[in-house]
This record gives sequence, structure tokens and C-alpha cells, in this order.
Amino acid sequence: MDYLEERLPQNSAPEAGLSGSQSVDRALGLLSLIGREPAEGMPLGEIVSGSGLNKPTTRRLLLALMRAGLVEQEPQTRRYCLGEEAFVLGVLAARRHGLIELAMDGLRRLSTETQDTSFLTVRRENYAICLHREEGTYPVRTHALQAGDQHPLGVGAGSLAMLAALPDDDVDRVITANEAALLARYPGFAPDALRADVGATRERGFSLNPGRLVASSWGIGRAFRYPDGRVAGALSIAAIDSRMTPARQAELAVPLAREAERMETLLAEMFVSKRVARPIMTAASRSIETGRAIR
Amino acid sequence: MDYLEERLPQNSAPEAGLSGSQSVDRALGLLSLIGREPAEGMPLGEIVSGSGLNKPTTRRLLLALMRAGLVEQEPQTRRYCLGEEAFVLGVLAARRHGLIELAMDGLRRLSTETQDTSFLTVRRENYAICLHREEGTYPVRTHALQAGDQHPLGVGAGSLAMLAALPDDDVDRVITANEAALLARYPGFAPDALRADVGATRERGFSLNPGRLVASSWGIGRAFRYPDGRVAGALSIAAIDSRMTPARQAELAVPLAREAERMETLLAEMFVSKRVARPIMTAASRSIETGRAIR
DNA sequence: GAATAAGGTCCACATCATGGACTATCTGGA
DNA sequence: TCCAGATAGTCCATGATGTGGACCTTATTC
Repeated sequence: MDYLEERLPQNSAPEAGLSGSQSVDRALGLLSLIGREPAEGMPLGEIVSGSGLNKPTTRRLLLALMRAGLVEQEPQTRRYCLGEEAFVLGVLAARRHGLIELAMDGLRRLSTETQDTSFLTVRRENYAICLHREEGTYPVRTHALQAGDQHPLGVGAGSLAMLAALPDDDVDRVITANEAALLARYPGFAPDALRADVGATRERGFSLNPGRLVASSWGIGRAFRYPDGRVAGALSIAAIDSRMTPARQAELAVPLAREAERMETLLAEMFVSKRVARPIMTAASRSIETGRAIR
Repeated sequence: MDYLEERLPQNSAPEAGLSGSQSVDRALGLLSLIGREPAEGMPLGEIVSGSGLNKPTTRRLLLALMRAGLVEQEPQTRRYCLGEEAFVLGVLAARRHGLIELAMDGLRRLSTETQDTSFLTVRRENYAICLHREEGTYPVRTHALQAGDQHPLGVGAGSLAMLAALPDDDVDRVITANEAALLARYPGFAPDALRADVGATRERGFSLNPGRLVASSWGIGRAFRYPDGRVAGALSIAAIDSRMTPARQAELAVPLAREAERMETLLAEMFVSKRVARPIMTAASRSIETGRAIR
């Protein structure tokens, strides 16, 4: 009955507030779960175990999501994946949350100037998700990071830049929440190593991923903030190791910092002109400890 | 109790299949309703009347959507609008439904070659929604259509191109479903006028909007299909009337047709290589007559 | 400062979501 | 060809969950 019981100690929190919409929460949790998985979709069994719900309930909720077009099921594989409506909804939401649009010019400038591939990354709970990848012209390119990919906060250049931009206690909370995932799936990103990386990033002024995720695929990153101080996202540049010597790092850090600052200016303008205040409840303000949007 | 009772005769359909997830359906209906509205968001009262639900239920479902980050509420105005998570979800869904990515090159070519603004539009039930707008270089530009805008199928160049690409009985169903909205909010797009436009479009090979929506803002469009024959979307070009003489229409129709055909080729490749078959249930396969995703 | 309207919450009731048990379908091995 | 095992999907009695009338709270108007 307790959701995600295989992850959370049965009574960790005394189930603070009964939501009054259990099934909706569960359905939206499934949506997030399916989105998390790479694009080919998930089989029912995996969704069942991943969500902690039982099969009939899961299926029923999936049918509701399918009715709304947010989820689709492939006839061949019977796998469930995000639907067309989710895509359309994203376009609609982009009118308010158009970080990509805001960042596109900057990313293009970065990739043109440096010839390397640049990225826009945002935070999503304890994870970082790559929103856009702008190809560089240099013929040897790393494809370690695609739009839509997600890794624990701290894994990867942009991701680490955002982690380092958080206050200390948030850094601890995030690393603790991700500890299991880090140890299991990210060798080379032990919790202590991450803590050291955070320190180094703050001193240096930009983050550095020296090929830890994919060998020879290096990257540097820099976070930018909303006017109210919250971390909004990060810009990063990736290249093969031979194009990431300490000298070139310093060189690349200049346009990177320039574009990150420009992003902050753009955000500030947006918030002032549209009088868009900080939303009452956003993904970022939800409990950080659950580690998932579910429940 | 009957959802949307102010629109549907109380017992029009004997409530075909009880879903088994009433609240989820309702919540997702709200999501769609909020997405439909232009970006500043909707006040609670409007959501209540627009959905046909009562206030406590609406509010409770909104809270669930807010917990998931799909909806946000502005503290000042207390209006509800799409949240950051909806935007992120769209990016995730784009890995499968990346029509925009697929179309970007074509749109850039169109805008560069013609100097005018070009658009990607898709169908969403009885409506057409603009997914992307690629600016042209010509100094006088029409801003009649922005990304995220939606109009009844048939209203606007791309929209009309898609309507004309449907089989006759679908055309009738769509126009009938939109009749009230057309008469109320789209003077110049009377149902009969639309039917005539469909015929003209089919004969001509491309659709034409002679400034019907916004005076002097003309456009031509052409639909493209998935390999299985379903309409996938439409490309269109907009310009001021003086740049849309019959001669120039014919001239523009050439690159427009070329790019639409290219889209069909790209889609065919995608479907073959990824073996992505037609989903069991998509937005497009849902009942066409309700006119809304809700219930 | 009273009146109006809109946003938001409470809680008893009964409707709707739940999940154990079942069936159908697919896959691979002998 | 048939069986074993695994995965997908459905049924339906039960009671937990979502519902909505009534009420409270906060802004705005005159």
C-alpha cells in the first residue's frame, strides 16, 4: 500500500498530508516514471515494480493516461511510452517556461565560436535533465549527452555546475538521496568524490567533468539563476579530451560565463516585464527528500 | 454530475464505458483545459465553469496537478497555468514525437529561400495547433500566428491544409463539432465557407488563407502524412498580401510542396528504422465528436 | 465599511478506485 | 506439437477514497 515501499522505509514519514487525490497522484507518478525511462518505453511489469502499485491499478491508470494521449502503447512490443499529447503540452508550457527558446541564441553562439557541442541542462528534483544539445562543427564529437537524458545531480558538467550552485545543506540532501543510484550505476561518482567536485567547482568558477562518464568525453559547465536566487539551469560545453587542456578550459570558460550571465539578464527581464512572480508551488519547491515526483 | 453538461445534452450518449478512473480523467481534462488557454493562466472560477466540475473537486485536482509540477499558480493573480514539469515532459516526449526537430531544417530552408515566416502545425482533435514559427528576414512580418496558438481545423493556412487532407466524412464531423465556436468567434469562417475552402484547396494542391483571420495577413499551406496515411501535420508560409499575389503563390507552392514531401520521406524513414508502428491509442484515434479531450 | 464576488476549505456520505484471483497470450525448449 | 513459465490484461466484491453542499476567508467595489 505504501507507495514506493521498496525504496522508502515503511514509516519514514508519517504520511504527512493525505492528498485527497490518491489516484491522480499515482497516475501522474506513472507519467513521470515513464518519462524517466529512455525512449523505447517500458513494459507493464517494469512499471508495476517501478511504481510499487499492483498490476490492475497500474493498468487502469495507464488506460486513463492513454485516453488523454499522454501515454501511448506500441502494439508490437506492448511497451508504454510518452504520447503525442505530452509533446504538445510541452509546446504549450513553453510559452511560460521557454528556457530553451531563451537559451538557443546563446547555445548557437557558443557552438559557433568554439566549434564544440553545447548544452542546456535544468534541475529536476535530484536529477539533471538535458533540454537541448546544439551541435558544434568540429568533426570529432562526443555523443555522451542527448536531449532528454538525465543523470543524478553532479554527474556531468552542467549537472555538477548546478549542484555546486546550491547551498551546502541542499548539496548534502541531494547527494544522500542519490547515494544508492550513484553507487549502483555511476562508478567514478562516489558520494565523496562528488563533494570534492563541488568544492573544486566553486573555487574554479566553472565545473569540469574530466571524462568520468564516458572516457575522453570532457566538459565544462556553469550554472545560472533566476532573479530570486534559485538555480534555473546550466550551460555546458563538451569536447574530446585533446580539446580540453587546462589552457583551453580557461579559454572556453570566458564565453561560457558570458552566456550564463546573459541568461540571467534575460530571465530578469522576463520576470520583470511579465510580472511573473515565483510560483506558489513548483517542482523545485517540493520535498527534496523523496527523490521522486511520485507521491 | 454529467461532465460538461452545459455542452452535451444530458443523455446524448449513454456514457459508453465507465472508465474506472473518473478522477484521473477529470484531472487530465483540467490539464488540457488549462493548456488550451493563452499563457497567462486561468482563474479558478473559469476552470470550474469550463470543466463542469464543482469548486472543491476542481481545486483538489488542481492541487494534485500542482504537486506533480504540471500546473503552477501565480501568487499575485491566483491564476493557474501550465508548470515547468509539463515543459520538461514535452522535451522527454520529443524523443519520440519530435516533429519539430524533424521539421526544423525544412522550415529554415523555407524561410531563408522565401524571406517569409514559415510554420509547423499539427492536428489536435478538431483543432490545429502551431508548434513552431520560423521567422523570415523580410522586414514586414505578420504575427497572426505564434507557437502554441490554436484555432479550429480549417482556420488558417496550415490548419485548412490539414482539414482538406482528411476524408470527407471526417471533414463534416470536424466542421459540425466546431460549428458553435466558428459562428461565435470566427466571423468569416462560416461552416459553409470552410466546406468551399476545402474543395478549393484540394483542386489547387495547396491551401490559401486570404487574410481572413487578420486582414492583410495571407498564407498558403500544405499537409503531410504518416506512412500509414494519417495526416501528420502541415507546413505553411505567411506574408503580407502584397507578397501573396497569385503568381507568387504558385512560386511559393513549389518549395512548400518539396518540403512537405521531404517530411513524408523523413517520417517514413523514422517509422521503418525504429519499427515504430501505429500506437494502439493516440489522441487522433479518440472520439472525434466530443470536440475536447475531456471525457 | 458594507456589499459583492471570487478563492479556498470542511466533512458526512456513497460512489468510485482498489487489488486478489483469474484468464489470455506469447516465448522458447524438448 | 505440446507443455512450462512468464508477461499482459480483465473481473468484481469490498471499503477506502473522492465527492460536493455548505461554509469560511480574502480581495475589490462603491
